Amino acid sequence: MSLNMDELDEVSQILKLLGDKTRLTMMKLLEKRECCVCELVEIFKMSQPSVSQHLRKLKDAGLVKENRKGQWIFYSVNPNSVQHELIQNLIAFVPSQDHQLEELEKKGLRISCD
Amino acid sequence: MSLNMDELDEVSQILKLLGDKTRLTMMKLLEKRECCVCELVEIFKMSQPSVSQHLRKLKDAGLVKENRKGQWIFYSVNPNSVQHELIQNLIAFVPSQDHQLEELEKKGLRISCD
DNA sequence: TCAGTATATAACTATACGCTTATATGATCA
DNA sequence: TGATCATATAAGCGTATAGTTATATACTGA
Repeated sequence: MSLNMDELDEVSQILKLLGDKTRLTMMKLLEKRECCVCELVEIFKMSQPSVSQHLRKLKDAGLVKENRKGQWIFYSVNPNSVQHELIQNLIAFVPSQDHQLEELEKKGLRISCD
Repeated sequence: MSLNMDELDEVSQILKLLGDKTRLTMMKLLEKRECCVCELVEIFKMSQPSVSQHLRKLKDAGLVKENRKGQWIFYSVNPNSVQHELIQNLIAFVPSQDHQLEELEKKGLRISCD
């Protein structure tokens, strides 16, 4: 998120970013647990570059953070973003996406580094 | 707002609509008090068709309602919209636009039908 | 160091969006 | 009824956006 933004710009930029169904769902997922790109590709049935580009927008705005573990990069909601309270508020209105994560597990496609 | 929309569609559509700075500001204003198109034209320094088109989008989604008074049509936030709680939540994060209304008064451009 | 896997970036395309100008519709009032 | 004011709609334009395929970068492990 740019430094010289007033609050109105901040809020509208966040809403614009999350006005996309894919990114909104991503945030709901990444609030629950961190995911790597390949997991999100599987969940969204979407090309890997497309997923990467969405993540980059979210990251550029400070909404998610990345955490490399070996060859994977795990993304999760950044709890230190500006307007984090707004974001949490929004996400609370998004239907749970837990079934997506459960299906990943079922297919044995969940990446774990523990 | 279309009838066969799931909750995720509803939420993302609202965020997309309010991801525009003009419409977001409009909602903040129209929550405070109803305004007619010509007042909004003055406030936003924008062409009348542009303002009308923004209002139509908000109205098509059920976010605002209209109220004709003589030759004017006054718009205000619709308290019976789907996801109204979400909308109120969002608007609470938008900086106050009261100064806009005060300036209208000062310029003698406020339309009153009482 | 090389092959394989994960992710990012570049380039392109089709569509959506916001704005403008021009015009149509609708209400008021003499 | 005709002039005027308020609002809506139509058409067109420039730009932004989300997706694709192709390619580059980066890490892992033999």
